[in-house]
Amino acid sequence: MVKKRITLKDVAERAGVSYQTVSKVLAGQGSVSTETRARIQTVVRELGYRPNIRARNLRVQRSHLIGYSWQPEPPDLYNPILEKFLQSIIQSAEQQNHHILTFAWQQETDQLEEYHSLVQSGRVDGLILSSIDFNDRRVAYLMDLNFPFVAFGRANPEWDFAYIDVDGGTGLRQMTEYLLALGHRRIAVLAWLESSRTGEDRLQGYYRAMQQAGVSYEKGWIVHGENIVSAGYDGAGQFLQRPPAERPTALIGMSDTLAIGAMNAAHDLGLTVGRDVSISGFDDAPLSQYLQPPLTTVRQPIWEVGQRSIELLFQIMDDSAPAERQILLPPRLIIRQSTGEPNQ
Amino acid sequence: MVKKRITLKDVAERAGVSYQTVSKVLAGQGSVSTETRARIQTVVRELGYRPNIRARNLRVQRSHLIGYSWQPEPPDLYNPILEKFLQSIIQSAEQQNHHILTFAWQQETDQLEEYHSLVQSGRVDGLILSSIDFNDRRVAYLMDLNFPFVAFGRANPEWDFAYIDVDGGTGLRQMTEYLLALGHRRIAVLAWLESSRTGEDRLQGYYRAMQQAGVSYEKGWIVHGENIVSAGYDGAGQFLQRPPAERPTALIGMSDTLAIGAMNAAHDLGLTVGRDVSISGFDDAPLSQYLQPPLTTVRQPIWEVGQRSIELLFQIMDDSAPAERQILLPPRLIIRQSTGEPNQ
DNA sequence: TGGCTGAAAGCGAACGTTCGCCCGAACGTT
DNA sequence: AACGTTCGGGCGAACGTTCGCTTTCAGCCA
Repeated sequence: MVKKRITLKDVAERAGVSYQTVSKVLAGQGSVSTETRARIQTVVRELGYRPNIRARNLRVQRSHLIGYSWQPEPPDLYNPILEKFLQSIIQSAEQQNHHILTFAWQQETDQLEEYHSLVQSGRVDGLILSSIDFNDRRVAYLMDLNFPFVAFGRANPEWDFAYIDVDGGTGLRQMTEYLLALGHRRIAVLAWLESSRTGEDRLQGYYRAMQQAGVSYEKGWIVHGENIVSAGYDGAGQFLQRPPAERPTALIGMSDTLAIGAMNAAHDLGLTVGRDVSISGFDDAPLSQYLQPPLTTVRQPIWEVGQRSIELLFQIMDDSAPAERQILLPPRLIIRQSTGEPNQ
Repeated sequence: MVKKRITLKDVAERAGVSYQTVSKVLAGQGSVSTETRARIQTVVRELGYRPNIRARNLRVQRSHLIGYSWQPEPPDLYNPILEKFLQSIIQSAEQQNHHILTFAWQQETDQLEEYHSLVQSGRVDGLILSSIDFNDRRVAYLMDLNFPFVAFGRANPEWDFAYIDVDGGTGLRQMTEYLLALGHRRIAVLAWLESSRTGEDRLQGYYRAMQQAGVSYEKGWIVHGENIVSAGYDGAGQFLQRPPAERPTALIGMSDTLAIGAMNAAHDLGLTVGRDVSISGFDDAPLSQYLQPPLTTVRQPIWEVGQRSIELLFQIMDDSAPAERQILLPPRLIIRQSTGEPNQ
């Protein structure tokens, strides 16, 4: 049996005051004499009183809870970025005395209905969304309702809502420029599906860098696929089996996951990564620096994305119209040994 | 402005009944005529009524929330096992209409005080704990309070509480037996700190296998360290720099993280993993199969651990005394190319 | 005709807070 | 002496449910 719950009334009775006075003391407001204040505080300690959060939530119409809506990966996959992001918002929220409530969201089954209840039932005070897609229905719905939320990632550019994102276009541009500077001319890309807003955004960086350097590129150097290791393996395989003279000398993966697939393909074809072919990734996943060879990649400031998302959400919930509602953070090029000068 | 909330009373007024009757209809209990029932349901849909969860929580004294207490890693580290575990409990809990509330727990700062409030304030109906240590104060406290919880991992064997764990001893025994069968005799272990209950438990499996095979082993073949890549690197470096005749032919890492460190050390010393030295891990982290060479390891049934933890917790919360309160799941040996017959 | 039964729906209370208002005493001012 | 102010603290209400009890009334039987 869990011990009986101690309420304000229990404390009040023992301290010989009304229970509302106890509430005042605990909230630190209203005028109460120093003696009664002290007396009440002693009793509170003696009894080990803790305010009942459920009752408070009902009364003040807040829950001190923040929802996090994301698309879960299948058990056998993993997404290092989203996992770090979750850690980051959890910790940031806790510093503000809030907690994170996680909500899985299946794009296919599309249970917007559940969203209705989630938001309107008062379970959470605000929402963080990730795995945003271009015409994300959650975003549209929340905007319509004027419910406080912040998205990690951009959607339809015509929509005006609060988001934080990493400027992947700039990241890929830097990577491309770096490879061009090393002397590479035939640079292929292992990209995501064309429906991915983030993916297309990053590709723009590649195009910009190539055009600015006056290097022509073929449509065929971009291969689209899912963000899984095997897609990287297959895509890289296609490129690397061509005759050396027309084979790309560098492969840019749109994620570390794709790059790992590419590294495995190169290895299986007897090519040495970093010498025979340069391979780069995007994310700087925890283990990427320990691969053989260590992976050149673009690091996302994921921890900062999480912190700023929470920060921004609190501003919105407080109604203090934030200065910036759309924040783009720059990523950083991390050069390791999986890239080098072209061999030929 | 968020739109005004619709309550039972709004529905009742429009349907021409008392609000308690509406509640009855929604709960599906009590006797209400078919006509009024239908009429109420129409109004509910028209108005888009959603019950206020905060009020319900107060009334029924439950929150439909489950707390998850774990020790966060520093931002630059990562623990693939715990991350999958979290995913798993989130999904399992959602299937039962509950959500997970995450609580960071710093062992050092030891704010048990916060635990008091967490539990006694009625924020959560039950708790899942991970990162358990031998004399875990959370466990002691919750047992004393008789609050429903399930731990992922074991603590002081004298304590009787509900836990789920993976039988790491058996895992390491299988691994050791497999290496012995390949012909290895000098088998070293990269272990965790001696204060780790889980670590010592796994080591027992190694001892058992070696003794049973009648193979003598030296105390010095076990090196203890933190669960980070560099500890694996350093530990392996010590072993592999010895003269070939007395150098271990196989290295067992107590985690994939340590094994990756060891693989890097071997590489830097010019040794080929799987031929010159066998290296194995523990966990089967998502990327381990894509390392060069792919890592032989012990797979933890982590998804199942999560599911069963939630299942067990619900049984405890329902007071239906569960058949088994202590569950040990067997891990599985995954053989890949980082291990092979000894070279000499 | 009187009384019993059961279905349908209403009513009051409670969950444990917070918040605004009111009241009385003490004190100071004109 | 009458009046205003301030301080300490009490009181009632409300947040939106659920739950159990009571009331009403129609139907039926003796």
